[in-house]
Amino acid sequence: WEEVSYKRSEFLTEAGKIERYFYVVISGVQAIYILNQQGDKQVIGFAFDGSFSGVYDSFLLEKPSHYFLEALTPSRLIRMTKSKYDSLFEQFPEFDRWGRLVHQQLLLGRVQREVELITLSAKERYHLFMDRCPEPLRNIPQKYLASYLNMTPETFSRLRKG
Amino acid sequence: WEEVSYKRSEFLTEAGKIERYFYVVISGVQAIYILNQQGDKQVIGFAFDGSFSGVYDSFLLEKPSHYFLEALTPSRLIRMTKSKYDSLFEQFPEFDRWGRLVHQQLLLGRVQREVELITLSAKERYHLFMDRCPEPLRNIPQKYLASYLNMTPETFSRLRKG
DNA sequence: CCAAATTCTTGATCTAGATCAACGCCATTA
DNA sequence: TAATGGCGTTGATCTAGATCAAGAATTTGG
Repeated sequence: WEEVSYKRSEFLTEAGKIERYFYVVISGVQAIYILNQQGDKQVIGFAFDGSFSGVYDSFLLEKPSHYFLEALTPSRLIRMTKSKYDSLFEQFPEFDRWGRLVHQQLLLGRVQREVELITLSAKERYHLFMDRCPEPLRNIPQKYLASYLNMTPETFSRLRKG
Repeated sequence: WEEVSYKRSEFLTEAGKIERYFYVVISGVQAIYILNQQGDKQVIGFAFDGSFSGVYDSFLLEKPSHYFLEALTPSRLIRMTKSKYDSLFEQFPEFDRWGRLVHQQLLLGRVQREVELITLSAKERYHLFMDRCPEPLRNIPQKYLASYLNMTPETFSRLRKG
């Protein structure tokens, strides 16, 4: 593991580049997003203390991604290259068990989010999210939360009120 | 493995029940969906020849699910109980490698779909889907495709025209 | 092969949430 | 501490796609 730091609004990865690392967050918050056709950020997810970080599809497939990974607050992370990651599984096959279960969890979480995005109204998504909003996300600009919930900052602001 | 058959519009699993099986489809098409607050079907995914089937979160967590799994065409599948599934990994740890990679793929696929759902217009989703629509899905009622693409059958029909 | 039930289509209308615009308020850096 | 640029709020307006309705076409089970 190698330790790295990023300042607020620095990029860990940008669209068009290949993600070379798998990260674990020590402190700070990062957002993964893509730019849509109109050029504004569409947040897909966040990473913060204790969670994994990195542009995962690009890392695994070793292909350029469409994602940006940006530090929203000053961040410290540890990271590992793809070859280290691969050799981990080669050398210690018992890690596959862990990998299987972790991916299982991530999969179920993503399906959960998908269901919430397509079945709930903006208001419902807002309340559901705010009820279980992790502490580190309470201090980032609201526009990122709005984007993650697939609504505009204006809508988010209005829901906040009423 | 045990072989089972379902007629058109029979349920493999219903909301409120625990999914006891992990399936592989021999032939036929199934849809996984939930009923939203207004009581209409929200299709989350399809299974067909060669793919896995089953309500996966319920199966893994052994908890009642909110999903329905319905045969859209007469279907033949093979299935395995949770205890068989578990013992497979216990007895043959080399399956964990396979499991890890399969879950990885499923995860990337789900994220891909999520991105498409939130960044593309109905028209774009329609065309993207139709361009790569797997053969078995060409013969199921369009309303299921519409729902999967998160639009009404009316919208789907209009896009089909123009 | 026919009757009943689904599914598909088409048009008219409606609405949640987006977009546009303008202003006030913090925060950051010099 | 002043200036500057992002952020949040609020109001007015707009629009993609939903909803409602009703007829036509297709399935399908008996």
